[in-house]
Amino acid sequence: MVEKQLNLSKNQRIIFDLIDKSPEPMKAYSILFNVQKKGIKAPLQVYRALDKLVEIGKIHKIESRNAFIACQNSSCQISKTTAFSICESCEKVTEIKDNKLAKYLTNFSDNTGMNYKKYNLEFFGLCKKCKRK
Amino acid sequence: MVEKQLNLSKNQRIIFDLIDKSPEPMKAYSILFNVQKKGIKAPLQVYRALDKLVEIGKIHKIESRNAFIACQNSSCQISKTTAFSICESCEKVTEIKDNKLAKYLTNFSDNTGMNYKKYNLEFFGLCKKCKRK
DNA sequence: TAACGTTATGTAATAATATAACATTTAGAA
DNA sequence: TTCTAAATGTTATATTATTACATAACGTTA
Repeated sequence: MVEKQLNLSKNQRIIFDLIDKSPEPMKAYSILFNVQKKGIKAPLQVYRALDKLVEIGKIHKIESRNAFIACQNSSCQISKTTAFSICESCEKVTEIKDNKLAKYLTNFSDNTGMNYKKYNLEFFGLCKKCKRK
Repeated sequence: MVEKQLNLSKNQRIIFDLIDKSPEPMKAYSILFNVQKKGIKAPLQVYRALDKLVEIGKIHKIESRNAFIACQNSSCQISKTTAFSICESCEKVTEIKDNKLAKYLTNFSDNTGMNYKKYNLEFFGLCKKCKRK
């Protein structure tokens, strides 16, 4: 398996590294703030890098939070099928890697007989830590 | 089964009726534009009604589109478990009502053994019409 | 290496989505 | 009827995202 990280552009690299280091999903303007010292000054520069990183599957957008996390799936190429668990208390987000779930959803066909190659699933609840409180 | 539609407030009723009549998901500011003649003048009035309508399950938010549709499930009360199919060409959105799917997801437990009472699933693809083109 | 097309970058302006804060009114329950 | 919770009205502002246009870097292939 070849990790094709080499060909990220300068801005893409900077922004990916930041997101990848973050323990929690990052929002676009928080990213912007954090990379200003590296010369990335405008929202559009951030959004362009984010778009590309999402497109190539290096990061995912958490739609319900308008935030971005690095793909946790090291073998993830172009990931069109995503699932996350989101803690409604501490906002911790974890990518769910579950082959059975993925298979189930990929094979799912609705009442019109239609299938989907792409989906996004967000589960909500309390993480173990928050449950204990 | 009692339809409890009676106790929507004035603004909630106006906005729900508009969304319910719309063949496609509606965005907040498009809603605002459409209800200005009825005296709803400010974004906040719209967002407050939307929040409430989502809370009581009369409408759902399509997170990937920042848009709202009326719940298609007539028996839907407080719907915390939602699934949609979204056409990436014409943007048609359909609520998926599939007991097996709902059961599968409600019973799903991740590798930490955690379950979730709430989820949102968005499938993407081409609807039958768009596929033909 | 020169010329070309594609991808990425820089910059300014602005559009689109959503919330904070505060005052007032309405609807229901006690 | 009095009290409380929910809803409304209004202004201002915060947050998220895109349009438009100019320039630069990269990779191919002739």
